[in-house]
Amino acid sequence: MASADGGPATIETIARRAGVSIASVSRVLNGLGGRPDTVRKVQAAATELGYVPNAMARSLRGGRSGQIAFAMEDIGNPVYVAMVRRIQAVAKEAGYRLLLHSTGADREEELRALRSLADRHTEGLIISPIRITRDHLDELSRAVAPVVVIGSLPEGVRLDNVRVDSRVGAAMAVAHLVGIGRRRIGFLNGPLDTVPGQARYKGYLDGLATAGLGGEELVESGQFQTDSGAEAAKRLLARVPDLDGLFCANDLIAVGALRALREAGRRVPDDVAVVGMDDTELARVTWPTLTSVGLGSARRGELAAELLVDRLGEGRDREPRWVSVTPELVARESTRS
Amino acid sequence: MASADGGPATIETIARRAGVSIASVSRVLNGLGGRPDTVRKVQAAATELGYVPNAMARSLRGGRSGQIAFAMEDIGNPVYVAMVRRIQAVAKEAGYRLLLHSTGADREEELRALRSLADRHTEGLIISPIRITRDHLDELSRAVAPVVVIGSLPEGVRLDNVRVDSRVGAAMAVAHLVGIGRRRIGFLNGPLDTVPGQARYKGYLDGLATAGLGGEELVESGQFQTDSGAEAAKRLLARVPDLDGLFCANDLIAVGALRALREAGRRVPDDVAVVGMDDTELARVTWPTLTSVGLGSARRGELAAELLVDRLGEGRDREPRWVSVTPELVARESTRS
DNA sequence: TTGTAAGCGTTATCAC
DNA sequence: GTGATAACGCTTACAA
Repeated sequence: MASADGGPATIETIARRAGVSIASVSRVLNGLGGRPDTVRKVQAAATELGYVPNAMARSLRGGRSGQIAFAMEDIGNPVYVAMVRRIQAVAKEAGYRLLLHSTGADREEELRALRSLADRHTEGLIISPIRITRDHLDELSRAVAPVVVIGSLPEGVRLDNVRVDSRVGAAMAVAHLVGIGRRRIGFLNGPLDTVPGQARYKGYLDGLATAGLGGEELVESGQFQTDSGAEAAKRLLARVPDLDGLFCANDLIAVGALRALREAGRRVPDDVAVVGMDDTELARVTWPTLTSVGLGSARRGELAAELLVDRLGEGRDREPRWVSVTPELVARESTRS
Repeated sequence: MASADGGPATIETIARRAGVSIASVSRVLNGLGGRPDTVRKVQAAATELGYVPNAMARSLRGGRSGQIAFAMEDIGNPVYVAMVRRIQAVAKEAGYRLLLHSTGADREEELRALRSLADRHTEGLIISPIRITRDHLDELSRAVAPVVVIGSLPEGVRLDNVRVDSRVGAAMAVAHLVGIGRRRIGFLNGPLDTVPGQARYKGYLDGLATAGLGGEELVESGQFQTDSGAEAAKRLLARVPDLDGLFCANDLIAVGALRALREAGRRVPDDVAVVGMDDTELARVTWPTLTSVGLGSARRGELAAELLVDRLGEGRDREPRWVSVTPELVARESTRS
């Protein structure tokens, strides 16, 4: 039962129909009372006309759009689905709608998402960039609306931030492999010029050093993706035939590695034990199931959402807060001796 | 270099700074010319103030927000990542930003997404509902902005629509299993009260009938999800110990079934051959890799986006268009004899 | 309780 | 070319 006459119903249409002023319509529609009679007439008219408030006009006036956004790198990476689920729950709870941007690891797209804060479509943004450039920091510092960053930020950046020490997590992975007797432990990394790529590489070295296995670095780098992981695994196997342990910088890479190992005729975990990172749903789906270092993605999403919601309300002027989450290794078949 | 004084810069701030009128500012900023001198002054002021147009005000006036949305059921289902990728590409090409809603199979959320069209945040919507209720159709018919539905619609609904005959696809799956000599062919379905659940069930029956295998229906239903698939597989195995073929209504279910079969000590494909549906990235990741009936999800996303973009521009008043995509079976290890 | 009117930041239509 | 000014749909003093 949409309005027949030109365009959707506005408060003015309703006002005419109900024989009251637009102010009364606005008040009734916002639950600010009025004479029972008035209320009834307005509500009737609104329903008949199928009225929906024009959110543009509303937020132009009041400054609220009721929307927050999450910008992730790749919608295809399951680590983000855990985050999104929790962010969405918290956002909904607080009365915000969640919009998702998939930036595709495209720096320009990320910057665009940041700048778009200024256009008032969203009141705040959670962003999880894998590279943090000078441009990012500039844009971040001039962002017009609150931003929460998931991921490690350089010292001194005054921004709400949820982090996890994936360097420690990587070292845990190596320690676990050492613990089951592996000595020739390789590492399949993502791009070295990313924040997680750096951290996980250092963690891998830490792990080797702790075990007294330093010296030779059995590392291949690629993208944080399955196919890239498979290729990297092939390269590493060719170079290091006696590999007996393999740490992968995320589960996607690990899945690719499992495929490559199978194709190369290596048994997992008997010949090569494998550890992934992120502990995504994928880890329970592969065969053998994948040991993986969880980085609390659901929890990080939740914390980030809470920080943002808080800053959008009560905590408008509080100091930036940095919270962190602890890595946790989940052992599964791929490292079972 | 954000404006120091209250709030972000507006055209008025710029006007004062440049010593011109707001009309001139607007013209310059929209590339409508002006005296070189004026242009220079305005641009300088805009840059210095870090001006970003207020999209709310702009679309309140002009009615364009430059955004379209895609509402999917579950961000965790990889069938949607293929869709999203293509939709995003087409949208970007046409100058739209893509917003994602994950409705969580929640009917209310879906309806909310539809209604939210009226609030002018998005100019159009692509929606892929798995249930189509009376309420959906009502809401769809009164939608204030263009909607494209991915999925089968009842006859007579006047809406742009991209479909795929998954009934035929399901029959193809059964035929394939029959073709490799399987006779006791089970079916793990999603909820029967969904559109895909219905279609795939009928296709399964078609396939059995064609092969002269009618009579007994070896069917278990659950959700379109991994864990649910694993449980359904267990139930079916308990009931039908001599099962030798298994068709799963989507890849998520199939992944769960593979796990259950492994735990039950059945070899795939030797003891039980398995076929999934949707041909998602998961199918290449499992072991054995999964034969799956592709439903052209990337292509469907692309077509839907093209329909929407067209209707938002040239095709404003054209007749609703129904386009369809053909299922295609991709054979992999899980049915290799 | 209700209505009038100002204002949110734009764009577009006028005169000048 | 440029500058007032109206309009988009809404919320909210303020006045009646």
